[in-house]
Amino acid sequence: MTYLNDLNDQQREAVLTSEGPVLILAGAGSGKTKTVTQKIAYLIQERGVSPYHILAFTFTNKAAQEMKDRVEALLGQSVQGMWIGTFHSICVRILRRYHDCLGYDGNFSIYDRSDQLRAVKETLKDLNLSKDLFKERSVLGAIGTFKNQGIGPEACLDPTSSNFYDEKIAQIYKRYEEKLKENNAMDFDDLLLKVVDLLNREEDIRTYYQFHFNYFFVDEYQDTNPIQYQLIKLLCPPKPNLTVVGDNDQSIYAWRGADISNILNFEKDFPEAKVILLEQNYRSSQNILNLANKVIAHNSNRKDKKLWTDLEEGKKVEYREYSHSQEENKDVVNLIIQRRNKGYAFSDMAILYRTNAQSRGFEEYLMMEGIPYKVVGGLKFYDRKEVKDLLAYLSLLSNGKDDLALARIINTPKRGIGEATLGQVQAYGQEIGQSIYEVMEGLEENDQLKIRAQKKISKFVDLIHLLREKAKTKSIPDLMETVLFETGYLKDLQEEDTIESRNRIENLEELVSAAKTYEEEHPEDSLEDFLSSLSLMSDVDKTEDKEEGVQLMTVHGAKGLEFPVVFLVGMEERVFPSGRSLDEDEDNLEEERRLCYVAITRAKKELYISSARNRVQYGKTVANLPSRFIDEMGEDLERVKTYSSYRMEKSPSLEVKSYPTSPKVSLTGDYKQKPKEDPAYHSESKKDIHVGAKVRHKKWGLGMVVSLKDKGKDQEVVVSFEGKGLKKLLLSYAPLEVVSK
DNA sequence: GCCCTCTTGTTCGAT
DNA sequence: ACAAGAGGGC
Repeated sequence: MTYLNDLNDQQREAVLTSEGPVLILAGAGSGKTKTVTQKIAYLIQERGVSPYHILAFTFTNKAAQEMKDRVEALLGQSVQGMWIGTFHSICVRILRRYHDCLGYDGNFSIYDRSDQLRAVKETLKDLNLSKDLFKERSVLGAIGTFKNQGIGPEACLDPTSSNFYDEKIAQIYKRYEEKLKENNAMDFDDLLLKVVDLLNREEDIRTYYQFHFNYFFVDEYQDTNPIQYQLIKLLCPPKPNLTVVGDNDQSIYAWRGADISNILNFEKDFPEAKVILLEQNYRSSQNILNLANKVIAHNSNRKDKKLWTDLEEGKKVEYREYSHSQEENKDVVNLIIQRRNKGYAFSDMAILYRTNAQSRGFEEYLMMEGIPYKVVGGLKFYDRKEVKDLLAYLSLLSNGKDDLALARIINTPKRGIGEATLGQVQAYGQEIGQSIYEVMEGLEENDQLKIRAQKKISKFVDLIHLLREKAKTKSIPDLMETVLFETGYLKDLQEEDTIESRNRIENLEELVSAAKTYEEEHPEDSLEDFLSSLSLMSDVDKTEDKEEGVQLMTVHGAKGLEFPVVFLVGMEERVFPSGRSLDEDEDNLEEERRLCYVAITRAKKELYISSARNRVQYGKTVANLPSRFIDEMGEDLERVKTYSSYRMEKSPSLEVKSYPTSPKVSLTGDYKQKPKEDPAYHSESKKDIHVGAKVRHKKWGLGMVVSLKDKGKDQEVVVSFEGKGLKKLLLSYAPLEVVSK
């Protein structure tokens, strides 16, 4: 194997240690993927291992694809049959095969976060719990935490120290699980949980897989959670040929249950484990690495590890402080143009930020300059209403028990079947153990349930029947078009004929063509396969890399990627590190610091860091100090004066006030105007309004003013009307006249 | 049941 | 700033 010569000593050792457990502690840019792919190629070519017996977990589908491609390139042959994918997609594969043992149908739906929130919401309604007391998000967070640790609804309550809230959470968890089961649906966590459950319970299946797979790989091991760890343990025989790769300094998913002790305890879990350290970095210049090392050294809970490189020192990392985020937006775009003129392609550059909402300002200026760019994640295509609607139709066609999907589209387009009707049917279905759609199907022959909208429901059932028939013969993209046509969905949008509706039609067309592409690539796959692969795609998976353009993404999204030029923006206290991490404990801050380390180590040649004193957030301007991470970088940072930093030095207090806070750019050219106040409403008599005054309202008749208070430019007046009760009105708009003082 | 308007929460990150 | 949800009128 001549290619082994490309490897350094540690990498080669990792490749050649083919038997037994191996932990590869791989620093950022240390050739981790290269090592793993060479190891797989080595196993197949030199050790005669069949790809069928290799199981590899990656973090994204894209990473899986890349690994597969690289192995094939090394071998010059296809490695079809190798099990490589994310934890979730591999679990789906197992579940589609053994769903029977879990009491699920093979066409189960997969619920994403927004589906989960809807399910929690319904659960709260079922249990009659106030959603002021039980916030959907925190309930879901609690359930997720249990699931990530493999704790079921029965086990989640500690009987010795439970309180009202914990008991209710346990109840909600239980009902939520039942609901998903009734809908023949699983959420993301379930995909792992159910497989663990299956393997725990069914010895045959466990033994089958333990014998089937001989070599195991886990990428990004520092980000595995307890349930993933259990899964690995269950699939592996006692002395596994298990190679895990990770970097404890890049653990950035504690918030979704990742347990850093998985990597720290690997040697304890597998006593014969060999640990190999990859510290030589092939990606970044020395200056960039120094900065990364310096920042991460401030963390206490870590294994010391220092990246070094043979590469040149490179350009110093630059830091710019702006007075306002808009200025940052603009200047970064200027820098991008400069870099481009120096010979970098736009696609060589990336803007990395802490939160998705920060992309907007950069997009505006990029667009203005006509620079191609791509936003990874954020406002997601697959989260758009019309996309979710069409997919909900497909889910319902595939899985008739999916009440959530049905509820989404039963009245879209309008069919005159509203909430009341739906509630009736659902309640009845609950009683007799049927899904909403099943009840609807049998409604005409049903004497017990009388529903006013029965005719409308029958029409809907006929429609679904028709579509199901078509689904049998048509390809997925054809089926989509049929759904859009037969339901009248497309017609409604066409008739609406607004900028928005045209946009929605375009999105639907894009979805149809995505289905076409999928079908070409996976000609054998069913509708269920298509739907699940859509739900399991990560943001990075969804972006095609062939297009040219500046990449915009969160630091989380940039994990595992690299760019010649990186702009790390918004380095401010309460932005990065995030406000919430500062309000909580030290562990959170350390995770933010690791995140910062990840961001820095994405850069190969040039890194530009920036912060803004003032930033528009939630629609208003807030002031923040530069991030503590900037201080921690110290001398290694070259502080470049900006126009505003120069001004700030001179008169910092003035500057904050003088910068215009109103957005000056509008890309559509349609500047929003505040509605002008109509002077006609300011009749003379209104000036006499005071608490206690008798007034007459056009609609409500006579009443008395109870209170009066300023609200912006307007005044809010509360009037008690005879027989009608209290009404809150805005003085300038309400058709009121004073009857007597 | 539908539509309009006002309120509320979002923005920490994501399979 | 913006979207989704709630609430009330029709």
